[in-house]
Amino acid sequence: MQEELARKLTRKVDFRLTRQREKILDELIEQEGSHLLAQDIYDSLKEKGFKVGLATVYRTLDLFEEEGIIAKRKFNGESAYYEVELEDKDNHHHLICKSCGKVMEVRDLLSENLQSKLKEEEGFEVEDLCLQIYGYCPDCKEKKN
Amino acid sequence: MQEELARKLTRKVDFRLTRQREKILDELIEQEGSHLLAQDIYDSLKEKGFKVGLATVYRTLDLFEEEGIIAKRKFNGESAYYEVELEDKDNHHHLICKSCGKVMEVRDLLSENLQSKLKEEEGFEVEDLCLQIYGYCPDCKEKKN
DNA sequence: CTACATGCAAATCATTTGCTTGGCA
DNA sequence: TGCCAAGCAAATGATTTGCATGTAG
Repeated sequence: MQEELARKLTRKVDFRLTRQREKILDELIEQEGSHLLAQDIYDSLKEKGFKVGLATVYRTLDLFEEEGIIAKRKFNGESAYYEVELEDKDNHHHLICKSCGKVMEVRDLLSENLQSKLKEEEGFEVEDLCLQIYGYCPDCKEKKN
Repeated sequence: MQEELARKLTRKVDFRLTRQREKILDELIEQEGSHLLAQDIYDSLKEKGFKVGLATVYRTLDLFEEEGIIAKRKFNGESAYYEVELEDKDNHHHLICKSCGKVMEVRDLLSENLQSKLKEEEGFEVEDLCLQIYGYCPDCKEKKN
């Protein structure tokens, strides 16, 4: 389990580092770069022989999100995907394939001064942003033709 | 009810223009600029003395979305918001206040060649995109200080 | 010890679906 | 008159919550 994240995790007062929280974090780090459902983490841990309650997974992920350790994203459907959010938070975006559901990542689509521009022009203070682009990935585009 | 939209609506073969569809469309047009829940439309129509099934509202909104007449957006929570999508589809974005939930609209935050850039560099064919920016609106920012 | 965390099962809540009946074209 | 659409109620499925018990600090 990564040191820095562990520190972040224990930073908060009355925040206890339990076995399940540790395991869930490990899982998130191990699968860095993927977009995981709460259910995926639950399944993955069960497979490794570590049984957690699904409710605990949800509670823990919410906690991590509040702490800014991970990001919660909703793409097409109902369910939420979680991913570790190491840095470069605001300039990392998602290309979502409408055919196969694959999620690709891209960076630096937004101008760097977006934040200050919105502050000046709209008086809006940006905290977080989320650019999702729907369309067809190379594989599926091919199949369409 | 607007002519152009009516034409779009009836364009599709075997697409029937029923009283409820008409009413729902009227409602969407009347409240252009707002972001409506299915429930809002249901309530609003009921208030006007026109009773529809909520399921019908959902079915109709989905249909309108498929036809490209309206856009379906999910902001923070669970529920989906719908809005008429007259033009300028891809360069119209949302500033969502994390405190009061208000949604402001802004335009032209993205470079015009985004689409061709993604096609060239990633092989990804863009169909639709959605930029959501979370933070604090002028009113709430003030209150914070 | 004591407050916070977990597990389980039951509750929620938006949205969807099955099925019967209604009404456009 | 044939077929799609509407209405209602029941089903779904992700997420949340209540409560009794476990456990980190």
